[in-house]
Amino acid sequence: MTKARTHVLEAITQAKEPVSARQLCEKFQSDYDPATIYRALHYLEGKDRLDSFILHCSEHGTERYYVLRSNEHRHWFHCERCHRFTDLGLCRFDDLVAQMSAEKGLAITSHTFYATGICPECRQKI
Amino acid sequence: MTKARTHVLEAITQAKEPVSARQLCEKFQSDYDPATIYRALHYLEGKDRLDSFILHCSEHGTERYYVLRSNEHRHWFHCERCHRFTDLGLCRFDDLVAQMSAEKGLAITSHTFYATGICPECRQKI
DNA sequence: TTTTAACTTGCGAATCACTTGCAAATTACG
DNA sequence: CGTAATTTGCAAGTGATTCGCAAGTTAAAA
Ligand SMILES: [Mn+2]
Ligand SMILES: [Mn+2]
Ligand SMILES: [Zn+2]
Ligand SMILES: [Zn+2]
Repeated sequence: MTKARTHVLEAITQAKEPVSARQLCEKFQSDYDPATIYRALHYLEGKDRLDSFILHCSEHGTERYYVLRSNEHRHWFHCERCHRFTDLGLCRFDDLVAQMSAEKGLAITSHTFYATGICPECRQKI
Repeated sequence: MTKARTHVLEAITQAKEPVSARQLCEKFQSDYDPATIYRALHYLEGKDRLDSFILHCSEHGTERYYVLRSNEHRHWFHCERCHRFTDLGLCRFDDLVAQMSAEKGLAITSHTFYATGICPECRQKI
Protein backbone atom coordinates (compact mmCIF):
# COMPACT_ATOMS: atom_id res chain seq x y z
CA MET A 1 0.00 0.00 0.00
CA THR A 2 1.54 3.23 -1.16
CA LYS A 3 0.98 6.54 0.57
CA ALA A 4 -1.60 7.71 -1.93
CA ARG A 5 -3.63 4.52 -1.69
CA THR A 6 -3.46 4.58 2.10
CA HIS A 7 -4.68 8.15 2.23
CA VAL A 8 -7.54 7.48 -0.17
CA LEU A 9 -8.62 4.42 1.80
CA GLU A 10 -8.42 6.35 5.07
CA ALA A 11 -10.54 9.17 3.71
CA ILE A 12 -13.23 6.74 2.62
CA THR A 13 -13.03 4.92 5.94
CA GLN A 14 -13.54 8.10 7.90
CA ALA A 15 -16.39 9.34 5.74
CA LYS A 16 -19.62 7.92 7.04
CA GLU A 17 -21.24 8.06 3.63
CA PRO A 18 -20.29 7.30 0.04
CA VAL A 19 -17.55 9.56 -1.31
CA SER A 20 -17.12 10.54 -4.93
CA ALA A 21 -13.86 10.52 -6.82
CA ARG A 22 -14.30 14.25 -7.32
CA GLN A 23 -14.59 14.86 -3.58
CA LEU A 24 -11.37 12.92 -3.06
CA CYS A 25 -9.64 14.88 -5.82
CA GLU A 26 -10.64 18.11 -4.10
CA LYS A 27 -9.57 16.90 -0.67
CA PHE A 28 -6.18 15.80 -1.92
CA GLN A 29 -5.67 18.38 -4.63
CA SER A 30 -2.48 19.66 -3.06
CA ASP A 31 -1.13 16.16 -2.46
CA TYR A 32 -2.03 13.96 -5.39
CA ASP A 33 -2.89 14.28 -9.02
CA PRO A 34 -6.45 13.27 -9.99
CA ALA A 35 -5.04 10.46 -12.10
CA THR A 36 -3.39 9.08 -8.99
CA ILE A 37 -6.64 9.26 -7.05
CA TYR A 38 -8.52 7.46 -9.82
CA ARG A 39 -5.82 4.85 -10.06
CA ALA A 40 -5.85 4.35 -6.30
CA LEU A 41 -9.61 3.86 -6.40
CA HIS A 42 -9.30 1.26 -9.14
CA TYR A 43 -6.57 -0.48 -7.27
CA LEU A 44 -8.51 -0.60 -4.02
CA GLU A 45 -11.69 -1.76 -5.71
CA GLY A 46 -9.71 -4.46 -7.49
CA LYS A 47 -8.37 -5.61 -4.14
CA ASP A 48 -11.93 -5.79 -2.77
CA ARG A 49 -11.35 -3.01 -0.28
CA LEU A 50 -13.97 -0.74 -1.87
CA ASP A 51 -17.39 -0.96 -3.44
CA SER A 52 -18.79 1.65 -5.75
CA PHE A 53 -21.89 2.71 -7.58
CA ILE A 54 -22.75 5.41 -10.07
CA LEU A 55 -25.37 7.99 -9.23
CA HIS A 56 -26.58 11.04 -11.09
CA CYS A 57 -27.76 14.11 -9.22
CA SER A 58 -28.72 17.49 -10.54
CA GLU A 59 -26.02 19.28 -8.60
CA HIS A 60 -23.01 17.05 -9.16
CA GLY A 61 -23.88 15.29 -12.39
CA THR A 62 -22.95 11.68 -12.92
CA GLU A 63 -20.29 10.47 -10.54
CA ARG A 64 -19.04 7.24 -9.07
CA TYR A 65 -19.25 6.94 -5.29
CA TYR A 66 -17.11 4.72 -3.13
CA VAL A 67 -17.70 2.96 0.18
CA LEU A 68 -15.68 0.49 2.20
CA ARG A 69 -16.41 -3.08 1.27
CA SER A 70 -17.50 -5.41 4.01
CA ASN A 71 -19.17 -8.79 3.95
CA GLU A 72 -22.53 -7.27 4.62
CA HIS A 73 -23.25 -4.67 2.02
CA ARG A 74 -25.59 -1.79 2.61
CA HIS A 75 -27.66 0.57 0.49
CA TRP A 76 -28.07 4.32 0.49
CA PHE A 77 -30.57 7.07 0.06
CA HIS A 78 -29.54 10.26 -1.71
CA CYS A 79 -31.27 13.54 -0.85
CA GLU A 80 -31.99 15.57 -3.96
CA ARG A 81 -31.93 18.78 -1.98
CA CYS A 82 -28.86 18.64 0.26
CA HIS A 83 -27.14 15.87 -1.73
CA ARG A 84 -26.15 13.94 1.36
CA PHE A 85 -26.55 10.20 1.73
CA THR A 86 -28.56 8.39 4.40
CA ASP A 87 -27.66 4.85 5.33
CA LEU A 88 -30.57 2.51 4.61
CA GLY A 89 -28.95 -0.30 6.58
CA LEU A 90 -27.85 -3.74 5.52
CA CYS A 91 -29.22 -5.18 2.31
CA ARG A 92 -32.64 -6.74 2.70
CA PHE A 93 -33.02 -7.77 -0.92
CA ASP A 94 -31.20 -11.08 -0.84
CA ASP A 95 -34.35 -13.20 -0.79
CA LEU A 96 -36.03 -11.27 -3.57
CA VAL A 97 -32.86 -11.28 -5.63
CA ALA A 98 -32.48 -15.02 -5.18
CA GLN A 99 -36.10 -15.42 -6.20
CA MET A 100 -35.66 -13.37 -9.40
CA SER A 101 -32.45 -15.18 -10.16
CA ALA A 102 -34.12 -18.57 -9.83
CA GLU A 103 -37.14 -17.58 -11.92
CA LYS A 104 -35.01 -16.60 -14.89
CA GLY A 105 -32.09 -18.96 -14.46
CA LEU A 106 -29.67 -16.08 -14.03
CA ALA A 107 -26.33 -16.17 -12.27
CA ILE A 108 -26.63 -12.87 -10.44
CA THR A 109 -23.29 -11.79 -9.06
CA SER A 110 -24.19 -8.32 -7.87
CA HIS A 111 -26.95 -5.83 -7.61
CA THR A 112 -27.22 -2.09 -7.26
CA PHE A 113 -29.92 -0.32 -5.33
CA TYR A 114 -30.38 3.22 -4.17
CA ALA A 115 -33.31 5.45 -3.35
CA THR A 116 -33.67 9.18 -3.86
CA GLY A 117 -35.98 11.85 -2.49
CA ILE A 118 -35.89 14.36 0.35
CA CYS A 119 -34.27 13.73 3.71
CA PRO A 120 -36.03 14.63 6.99
CA GLU A 121 -33.81 17.68 7.61
CA CYS A 122 -34.55 19.13 4.19
CA ARG A 123 -38.24 18.35 4.47
CA GLN A 124 -38.43 20.43 7.64
CA LYS A 125 -36.85 23.40 5.95
CA ILE A 126 -39.54 23.66 3.31
CA MET B 1 -44.77 15.24 -31.13
CA THR B 2 -42.24 16.00 -33.81
CA LYS B 3 -40.93 13.39 -36.18
CA ALA B 4 -37.69 12.93 -34.30
CA ARG B 5 -39.45 12.46 -30.97
CA THR B 6 -41.93 10.06 -32.48
CA HIS B 7 -39.20 7.96 -34.02
CA VAL B 8 -37.22 7.83 -30.80
CA LEU B 9 -40.28 6.82 -28.82
CA GLU B 10 -41.18 4.15 -31.39
CA ALA B 11 -37.69 2.70 -31.30
CA ILE B 12 -37.83 2.40 -27.53
CA THR B 13 -41.34 0.95 -27.69
CA GLN B 14 -40.30 -1.72 -30.13
CA ALA B 15 -37.16 -2.66 -28.24
CA LYS B 16 -38.03 -5.20 -25.61
CA GLU B 17 -35.20 -4.11 -23.38
CA PRO B 18 -33.64 -0.85 -22.22
CA VAL B 19 -32.01 1.12 -25.03
CA SER B 20 -29.08 3.47 -24.61
CA ALA B 21 -28.83 6.91 -26.11
CA ARG B 22 -25.80 5.72 -28.03
CA GLN B 23 -27.75 2.86 -29.59
CA LEU B 24 -30.40 5.32 -30.71
CA CYS B 25 -27.78 7.66 -32.12
CA GLU B 26 -26.37 4.79 -34.15
CA LYS B 27 -29.78 3.65 -35.33
CA PHE B 28 -30.74 7.14 -36.45
CA GLN B 29 -27.35 8.41 -37.46
CA SER B 30 -28.46 9.10 -41.03
CA ASP B 31 -31.68 10.78 -39.89
CA TYR B 32 -31.00 12.83 -36.79
CA ASP B 33 -28.13 14.54 -35.09
CA PRO B 34 -27.10 13.09 -31.72
CA ALA B 35 -28.08 16.38 -30.07
CA THR B 36 -31.60 15.89 -31.42
CA ILE B 37 -31.74 12.36 -30.04
CA TYR B 38 -30.57 13.51 -26.62
CA ARG B 39 -33.05 16.38 -26.65
CA ALA B 40 -35.84 14.03 -27.67
CA LEU B 41 -34.97 11.72 -24.80
CA HIS B 42 -35.05 14.59 -22.32
CA TYR B 43 -38.31 15.79 -23.72
CA LEU B 44 -39.92 12.37 -23.52
CA GLU B 45 -38.64 11.71 -20.04
CA GLY B 46 -39.93 15.11 -18.93
CA LYS B 47 -43.33 14.20 -20.32
CA ASP B 48 -43.26 10.95 -18.33
CA ARG B 49 -43.18 8.79 -21.41
CA LEU B 50 -39.77 7.31 -20.55
CA ASP B 51 -37.86 6.11 -17.53
CA SER B 52 -34.11 5.79 -17.44
CA PHE B 53 -31.25 4.54 -15.38
CA ILE B 54 -27.50 4.70 -15.64
CA LEU B 55 -25.49 1.51 -15.86
CA HIS B 56 -21.81 0.88 -16.39
CA CYS B 57 -20.60 -2.16 -18.24
CA SER B 58 -17.12 -3.12 -19.31
CA GLU B 59 -17.99 -3.12 -22.99
CA HIS B 60 -20.05 0.05 -23.36
CA GLY B 61 -18.85 2.15 -20.47
CA THR B 62 -21.25 4.35 -18.56
CA GLU B 63 -24.48 5.01 -20.40
CA ARG B 64 -28.04 5.96 -19.65
CA TYR B 65 -30.65 3.43 -20.74
CA TYR B 66 -34.26 4.22 -21.52
CA VAL B 67 -37.47 2.22 -21.19
CA LEU B 68 -41.12 3.08 -21.68
CA ARG B 69 -42.72 4.41 -18.54
CA SER B 70 -45.80 2.64 -17.29
CA ASN B 71 -47.57 2.75 -13.95
CA GLU B 72 -45.95 -0.47 -12.86
CA HIS B 73 -42.22 -0.11 -13.14
CA ARG B 74 -39.95 -3.05 -13.66
CA HIS B 75 -36.31 -3.88 -13.06
CA TRP B 76 -33.65 -5.42 -15.21
CA PHE B 77 -30.72 -7.77 -15.18
CA HIS B 78 -27.68 -7.00 -17.30
CA CYS B 79 -25.50 -9.83 -18.59
CA GLU B 80 -21.83 -8.98 -18.31
CA ARG B 81 -20.97 -11.32 -21.16
CA CYS B 82 -23.49 -10.64 -23.93
CA HIS B 83 -24.57 -7.24 -22.56
CA ARG B 84 -28.24 -7.93 -23.07
CA PHE B 85 -30.91 -7.20 -20.52
CA THR B 86 -33.31 -9.68 -18.96
CA ASP B 87 -36.61 -8.49 -17.58
CA LEU B 88 -36.85 -9.20 -13.86
CA GLY B 89 -40.56 -8.41 -13.81
CA LEU B 90 -42.53 -5.83 -11.93
CA CYS B 91 -40.96 -4.16 -8.93
CA ARG B 92 -41.26 -6.21 -5.77
CA PHE B 93 -39.43 -3.78 -3.55
CA ASP B 94 -42.27 -1.48 -2.62
CA ASP B 95 -42.78 -2.92 0.85
CA LEU B 96 -39.10 -2.92 1.70
CA VAL B 97 -38.70 0.59 0.32
CA ALA B 98 -41.67 1.82 2.37
CA GLN B 99 -40.16 0.16 5.40
CA MET B 100 -36.75 1.83 4.93
CA SER B 101 -38.44 5.13 4.23
CA ALA B 102 -40.46 4.93 7.44
CA GLU B 103 -37.49 3.90 9.58
CA LYS B 104 -35.46 6.94 8.57
CA GLY B 105 -38.23 9.45 8.00
CA LEU B 106 -37.30 9.83 4.35
CA ALA B 107 -39.55 11.00 1.55
CA ILE B 108 -38.44 8.49 -1.07
CA THR B 109 -39.64 9.51 -4.51
CA SER B 110 -37.81 6.95 -6.58
CA HIS B 111 -35.44 4.04 -6.46
CA THR B 112 -33.07 2.37 -8.84
CA PHE B 113 -32.34 -1.32 -8.88
CA TYR B 114 -30.57 -3.59 -11.30
CA ALA B 115 -28.72 -6.86 -11.07
CA THR B 116 -25.73 -8.04 -13.07
CA GLY B 117 -24.13 -11.40 -13.74
CA ILE B 118 -24.34 -14.03 -16.48
CA CYS B 119 -27.50 -14.91 -18.35
CA PRO B 120 -28.53 -18.55 -18.94
CA GLU B 121 -27.54 -18.47 -22.63
CA CYS B 122 -24.05 -17.25 -21.84
CA ARG B 123 -23.66 -19.67 -18.97
CA GLN B 124 -24.28 -22.57 -21.31
CA LYS B 125 -21.60 -21.40 -23.68
CA ILE B 126 -18.83 -21.61 -21.11
C1' DT C 1 25.50 -2.28 -1.66
C1' DT C 2 25.18 -1.78 -6.47
C1' DT C 3 22.23 -3.53 -10.39
C1' DT C 4 18.14 -4.24 -12.36
C1' DA C 5 13.46 -5.03 -12.83
C1' DA C 6 8.79 -3.71 -11.33
C1' DC C 7 5.66 -0.54 -9.89
C1' DT C 8 3.76 4.18 -9.04
C1' DT C 9 3.13 9.00 -9.92
C1' DG C 10 2.53 13.56 -12.28
C1' DC C 11 1.51 15.90 -16.22
C1' DG C 12 -0.63 16.69 -20.42
C1' DA C 13 -3.37 14.98 -23.93
C1' DA C 14 -7.14 12.16 -25.23
C1' DT C 15 -11.90 9.93 -24.68
C1' DC C 16 -16.52 9.73 -24.25
C1' DA C 17 -21.05 10.82 -23.08
C1' DC C 18 -23.42 14.21 -23.13
C1' DT C 19 -24.73 19.60 -23.33
C1' DT C 20 -25.09 24.21 -25.18
C1' DG C 21 -25.08 28.38 -28.35
C1' DC C 22 -26.73 29.92 -32.33
C1' DA C 23 -28.53 30.44 -36.80
C1' DA C 24 -31.52 28.03 -40.10
C1' DA C 25 -35.65 25.31 -40.67
C1' DT C 26 -40.29 23.85 -39.07
C1' DT C 27 -44.45 24.35 -37.00
C1' DA C 28 -48.23 26.80 -34.60
C1' DC C 29 -51.79 30.01 -34.91
C1' DG C 30 -54.32 34.48 -35.30
C1' DC D 1 -50.44 34.50 -45.43
C1' DG D 2 -47.37 36.59 -41.43
C1' DT D 3 -45.30 36.46 -37.31
C1' DA D 4 -44.11 34.12 -33.00
C1' DA D 5 -42.68 29.90 -30.81
C1' DT D 6 -40.44 25.62 -31.20
C1' DT D 7 -37.17 22.35 -33.04
C1' DT D 8 -33.05 20.93 -35.41
C1' DG D 9 -28.19 20.59 -37.15
C1' DC D 10 -23.68 21.76 -36.58
C1' DA D 11 -19.83 23.01 -34.05
C1' DA D 12 -17.83 23.96 -29.86
C1' DG D 13 -17.80 23.21 -24.89
C1' DT D 14 -18.04 20.31 -20.41
C1' DG D 15 -16.81 17.26 -16.98
C1' DA D 16 -15.58 12.86 -15.46
C1' DT D 17 -12.39 9.66 -16.31
C1' DT D 18 -8.53 7.40 -18.87
C1' DC D 19 -3.99 6.91 -21.16
C1' DG D 20 0.87 7.56 -22.74
C1' DC D 21 5.07 8.39 -21.22
C1' DA D 22 8.97 9.90 -18.81
C1' DA D 23 10.59 10.55 -14.06
C1' DG D 24 10.49 8.96 -9.28
C1' DT D 25 10.12 4.98 -5.86
C1' DT D 26 10.36 0.53 -4.24
C1' DA D 27 11.61 -4.25 -4.42
C1' DA D 28 14.43 -8.14 -5.58
C1' DA D 29 18.53 -10.06 -7.30
C1' DA D 30 23.34 -10.37 -7.49
MN1 LIG E 1 -28.26 -5.17 -1.74
MN1 LIG F 1 -38.67 -0.75 -8.13
ZN1 LIG G 1 -31.42 16.64 2.45
ZN1 LIG H 1 -25.54 -13.09 -21.67
